[in-house]
Amino acid sequence: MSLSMRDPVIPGTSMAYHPFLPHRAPDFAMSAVLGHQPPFFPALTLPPNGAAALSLPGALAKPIMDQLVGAAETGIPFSSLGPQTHLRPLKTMEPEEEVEDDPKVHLEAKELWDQFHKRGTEMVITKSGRRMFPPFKVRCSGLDKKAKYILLMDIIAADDCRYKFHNSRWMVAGKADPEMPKRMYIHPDSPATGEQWMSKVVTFHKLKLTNNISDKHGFTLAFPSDQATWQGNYSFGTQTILNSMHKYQPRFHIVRANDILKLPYSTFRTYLFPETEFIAVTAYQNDKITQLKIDNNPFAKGFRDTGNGRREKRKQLTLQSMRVFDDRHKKENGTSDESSSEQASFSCFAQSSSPAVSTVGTSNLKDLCPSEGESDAEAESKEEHGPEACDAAKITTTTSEDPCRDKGSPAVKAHLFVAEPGGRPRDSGRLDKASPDSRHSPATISSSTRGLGAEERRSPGREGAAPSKAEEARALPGKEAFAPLTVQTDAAAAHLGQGPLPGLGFAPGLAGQQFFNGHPLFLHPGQFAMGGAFSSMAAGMGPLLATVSGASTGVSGLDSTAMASAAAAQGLSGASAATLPFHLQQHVLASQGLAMSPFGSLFPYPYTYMAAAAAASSAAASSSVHRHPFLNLNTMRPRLRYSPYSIPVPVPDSSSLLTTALPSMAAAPGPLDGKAAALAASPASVAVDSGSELNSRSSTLSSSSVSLSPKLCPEKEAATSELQNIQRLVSGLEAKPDRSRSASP
DNA sequence: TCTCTCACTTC
DNA sequence: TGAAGTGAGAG
Repeated sequence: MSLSMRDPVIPGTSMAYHPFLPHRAPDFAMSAVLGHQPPFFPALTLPPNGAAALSLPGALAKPIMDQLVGAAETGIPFSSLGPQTHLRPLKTMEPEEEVEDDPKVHLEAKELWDQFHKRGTEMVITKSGRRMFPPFKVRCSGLDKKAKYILLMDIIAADDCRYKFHNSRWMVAGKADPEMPKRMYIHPDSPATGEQWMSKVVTFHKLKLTNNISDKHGFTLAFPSDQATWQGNYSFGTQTILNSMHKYQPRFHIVRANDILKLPYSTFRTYLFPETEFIAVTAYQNDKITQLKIDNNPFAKGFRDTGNGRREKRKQLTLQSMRVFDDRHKKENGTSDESSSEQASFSCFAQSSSPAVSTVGTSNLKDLCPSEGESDAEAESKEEHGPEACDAAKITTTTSEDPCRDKGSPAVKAHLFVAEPGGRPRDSGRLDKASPDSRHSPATISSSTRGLGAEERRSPGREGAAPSKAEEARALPGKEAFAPLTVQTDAAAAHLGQGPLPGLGFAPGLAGQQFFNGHPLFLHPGQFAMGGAFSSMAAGMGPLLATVSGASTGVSGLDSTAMASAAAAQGLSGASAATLPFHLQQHVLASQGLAMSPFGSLFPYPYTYMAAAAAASSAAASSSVHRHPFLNLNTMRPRLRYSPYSIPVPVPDSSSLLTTALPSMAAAPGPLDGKAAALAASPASVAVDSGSELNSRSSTLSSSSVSLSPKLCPEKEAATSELQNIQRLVSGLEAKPDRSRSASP
């Protein structure tokens, strides 16, 4: 009954790229193709208590939530907006005419990031949430000044490994733990016009990292199930849940849409900056990183050597005691030991910036780090020889047993990839479609760092050229392998994933689960200006609001069965489950998903977007390749845009809502096919220059959605109209935006 | 490894 | 002024 089995636009595609799947970041080498990487797409998880959001600025973001709140306040329980409830799409939700834009993004404070990256960036995660430092900031250009955009950020696992800091370096310590529910963070100023975004540095410093799985700083919303391209739950939040000792890669997304509800139908342009990868820790492991943080983070000023902070005092005390000690033993030992516990630099990360891999992106730690079995001496030697030595070592150590290493270094992966001649149609499709678009290619992204942010400016490259006193005193001579970062060319630095992230095909069953386990969307608190509204909303939205308790709830609620079926439905046939990437398999096996029940066509949108989305997903399709999809990124077309929400997934039979909500879908296993032809010629499909196969699939997808088009539901239109009116009222009362906060250069 | 408290900082 | 963001360090 579901579209499932036959429908998948691209076999395995939606599964592989579904945003909510616990997918991993592609290797840097492939990151250039990030465009194919699906952003997690959202599943909104409403915070149990919206109060916290009330004080947030982000007036611009308010409209987004207002829309949701407005709907909730209309008194029309979303849960009642089933198939029988006819809503008319809000005018503002209608897709805008596509206007050419050529988004370019460049990472701010790149030098600072490079400094951290060379040493193996560590980000502390705490139960209450810790901010990232350096803060993730980007500058955008090439946007359509008039058009509105929603900017988002999420953090994905960089690989399938768990790490440990051993002998002054990060080493693979085994397979990664199950991924935490992911969320996507929406910049509080979203949506804003291109002009507004381009006029300032976009900063995501409010996003917090936590290891608290029961974190409540998120909320999930379920979207209508009758939307072929987007169904299920979307998680948003202000905190992202990470696993300690795991490596992550932040991603930045630009979505041309004027409200959050359009996200499912919009194209995601994804940008990945390898130098921003980091390992989550509950306590700093590498003293070098600690020192860098202290030297650059204003809030850690108290720990700096200079000044009269606690650190200074403590240091003085320590020195005093040490002097006494030294005086007592100096005569005996002859010299004092300068080498302290200060660890050597992080060769692994440093290597990732090595020239060898910079052209295609940085390598992963797993590729660079010596395996556990490697002798310490060897490791030391590498460090002493700097990056070059590391690179060499890296190349020669690709055969380790490490779970992560077997994936190979970028070079290795590339090799494997190439060696797979057309082995995978899906891959080829994506690759083919990934024709180079200089405009969007990483290379086109300006690598220059505009200058450090206020925080970074305080003491930016302090360590690069002149190590701090503390470092000098503590560092082991010759251990630091800070080779000059070779750079990340912009190309390497900003892997643009132009395309959007495929993946988001929210199929009811699949979608719901994926969202929970995968990547929910994070909404900035500012966007939750609904206070108690959320509660009522939650209560009234019913199915729409799948979860209110946070990601954990969502996760637990998922049904693995649904997942499996969804996977099957997704056309994994093209790629057997056995070929699924680690995270996928893991997900399939361990997922607990609850098929969120989508309900009627609450927000019927034109499906022209969907075709693109489908194409995107198809491009990203091959799950087996998702990790290195980018080898051919260079060939990707710039203009190629993918919608994150690729495939409409069949709704599990178990979902009563679904059945009612998706009459056409449920009834027809293959109604899509029939409509596919018609859609094939749609603008959307045309927009996607990917292979014909992809297009056709996309078309198919689109067709399905077409069949579900709201146009046919006058009642829904009326209901929507009412919601719209409420929204207008709410909007009219909006406070002036306070947008300076988050985007100050 | 992780959690919590502390002194210190920014805003 | 006080909320919130820091790493240190004890447990």
